[in-house]
Amino acid sequence: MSEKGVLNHPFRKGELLDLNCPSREILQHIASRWGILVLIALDRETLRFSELRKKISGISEKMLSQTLQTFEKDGFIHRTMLPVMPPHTEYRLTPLGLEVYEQVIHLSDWIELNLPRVLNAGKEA
Amino acid sequence: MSEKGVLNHPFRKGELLDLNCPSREILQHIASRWGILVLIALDRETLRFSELRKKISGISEKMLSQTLQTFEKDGFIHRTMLPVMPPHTEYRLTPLGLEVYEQVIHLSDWIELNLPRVLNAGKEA
DNA sequence: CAGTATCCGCTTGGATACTG
DNA sequence: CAGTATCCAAGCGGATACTG
Repeated sequence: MSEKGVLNHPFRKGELLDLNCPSREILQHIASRWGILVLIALDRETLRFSELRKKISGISEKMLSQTLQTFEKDGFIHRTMLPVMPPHTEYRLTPLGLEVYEQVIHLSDWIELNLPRVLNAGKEA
Repeated sequence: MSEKGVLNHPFRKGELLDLNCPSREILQHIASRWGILVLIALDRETLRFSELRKKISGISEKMLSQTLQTFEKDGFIHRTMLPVMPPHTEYRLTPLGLEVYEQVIHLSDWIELNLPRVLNAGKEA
């Protein structure tokens, strides 16, 4: 996925910095308190609500539900409800959501790998 | 330096999903309301406070100041104050900050490029 | 110009109760 | 199990006024 074009910015850049750019809203959804963690948790897996809650430690039912709904509306997550009792609901990334995942995983991996450097830089500053 | 073994498990995923992982805090800083936009705005440029405010349309003085201070502590941004009147202060990315920039620009570019697909997916869902 | 101080509303998130 | 509804406390974020 070495699309050189992206890093060279052949397309229009900086629209995100414009207050009225609709990309801002999508960025907000992804870079919300739990957005990136939900995307990472669904890494090519199909998970149920309770499994997601366990995997993303610290998230409340309310915020998980809210984040999942937002992503479902954005088309990043597919929700499958099985009409059984007790209820069984599954969540997985859509192809579009997988693309988003592939972008945010760069950031997530960088943070985990470079945390010592960041903490050290923080001390020096 | 083998306290948490972060460096020893470069491909381990999911530590971010742990409530007590210190990476969570750094992620919060970056994926805060204005974090990514500030990083993008400083794209290899040296800018003053007022220039940043103009470039990142919609940001308040308070949040710009707060975001800059957080990133300075994290070692992502370098601040240079010139002792002149009126005050002159410059901000630029540190080498560490540039690395973070290179991760988030993936996400930013993807959103701007694929916004039509996202908006369309939203309608269908 | 480069911020800080202040006030205020919205969001976040926990706890709990309830439904299908 | 998979949520929704409600209340409440705390913190985040925004607008404005003010200072060196």
